[in-house]
Amino acid sequence: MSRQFTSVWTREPRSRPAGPGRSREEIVKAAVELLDAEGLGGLSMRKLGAKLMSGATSIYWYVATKDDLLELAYDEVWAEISVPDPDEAHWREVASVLAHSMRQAMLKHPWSADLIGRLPALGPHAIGVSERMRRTFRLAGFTGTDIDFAGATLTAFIFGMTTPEIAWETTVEGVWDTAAAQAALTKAAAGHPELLDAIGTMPDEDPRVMRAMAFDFGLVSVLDGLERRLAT
Amino acid sequence: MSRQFTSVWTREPRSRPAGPGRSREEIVKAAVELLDAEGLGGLSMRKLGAKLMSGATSIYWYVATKDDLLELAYDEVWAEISVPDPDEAHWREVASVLAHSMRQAMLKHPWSADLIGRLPALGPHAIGVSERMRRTFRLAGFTGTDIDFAGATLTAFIFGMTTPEIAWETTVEGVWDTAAAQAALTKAAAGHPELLDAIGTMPDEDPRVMRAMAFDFGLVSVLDGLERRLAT
DNA sequence: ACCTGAACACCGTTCAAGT
DNA sequence: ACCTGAACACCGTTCAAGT
Repeated sequence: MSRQFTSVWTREPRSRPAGPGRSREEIVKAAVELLDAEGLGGLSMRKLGAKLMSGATSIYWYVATKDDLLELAYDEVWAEISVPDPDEAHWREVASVLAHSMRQAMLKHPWSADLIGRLPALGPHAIGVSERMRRTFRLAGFTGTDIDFAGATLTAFIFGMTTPEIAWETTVEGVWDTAAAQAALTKAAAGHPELLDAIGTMPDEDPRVMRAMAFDFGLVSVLDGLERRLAT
Repeated sequence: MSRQFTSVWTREPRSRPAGPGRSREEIVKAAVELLDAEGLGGLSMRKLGAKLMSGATSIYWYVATKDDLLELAYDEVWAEISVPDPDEAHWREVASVLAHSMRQAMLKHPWSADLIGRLPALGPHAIGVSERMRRTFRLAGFTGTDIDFAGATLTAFIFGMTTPEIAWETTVEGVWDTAAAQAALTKAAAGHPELLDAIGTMPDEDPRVMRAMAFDFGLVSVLDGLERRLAT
């Protein structure tokens, strides 16, 4: 109840002068590569040490805990999210570009889906995105807490929509026999007419395209819904 | 690429006749209790064994892997989600009750936030909810893939909104000095006028109430947005 | 200032052996 | 049919010791 709030971003990094040793940037870069290649479960201090050709425990000189390292890597994902200048573009345009950009960043770094919404996002890049998003909704005409509510609604949608996409890509499409997965689904749907109909009438499109369509459908809905709030 | 798709729900449980030993239900019940009390990280086969007063490895007689156990526990969360009969209520009412009910189930079992959208939801209770949700959106007037898109949009919102709520409750409010957390946030917001304004004008309400308001704001927006799709 | 290896207290899972 | 303990290959982290 009274433990101190703590995050990489609230503590000073240990080494002020950059000596001859490694650097935080170097370590974070290697961590992101490992995460991209092997996922969240694939990152261990021992493996990361090996990749950096050092002892596993050397990393603890630069970073207090593995969680700190994850917070650092996490903010790199936010760095890839582009948000148009809210003072230059219409709010729907800003929100739409932000949404697609965030989805792409997540798809590129699947492990981020396990972190978004769970880790404090206090890194400079995450903060930068929040700042622009808030300004966007203020300029759109929202006031008071509605500014934050609108932002929370948008990010909830993006995050909530993209996470299952990633789960599907990294499990079913990634490693499993798709036909067998289909069969399992059909079996689970037995006795449920709606689900059987859904499976039966599923269009023969590229599933990636279908997912993009679903995302766009949802995004337009969310933006329309927010616009509706503005009218009343 | 060709590994067999696999899930607890696609394999036969080992023991057909219920002998004198433990049962799956008993084990899953104990697992849920442990998860509720200690979170996802608090569940280990050894601890669960101790709770059941048996060797840790005895559990493997009833359950193939820990992941299987999690799938089983996961479906118990879906069991707590109530969905009104789509043939009796207006679709907005069904969606709204479903949304609030799912949020409550997640808040009650915080560990579920780490599973939703990541684990295949093929258990009978999860399937039951999907079935009703699909029927709801069909009766609302959606057709073809739009039925699924509408459902995906709604669940993305619920899941995406509730996950950060849980993270906040279990970390900042749960274990940390709130004032210090506030200070950390203010520091991170330095130089960002929008965020500083947000912190400064934050109403003095109970944060739980604020979160419920944010959820309702977003839900109404999503439903309005979906209704808009119907009109065109 | 930086790096090391040994050690501690954990994991999930396998398997031969028991009853 | 069910349960056990030992063992294997891992974890994150601490710490005394090195350079």
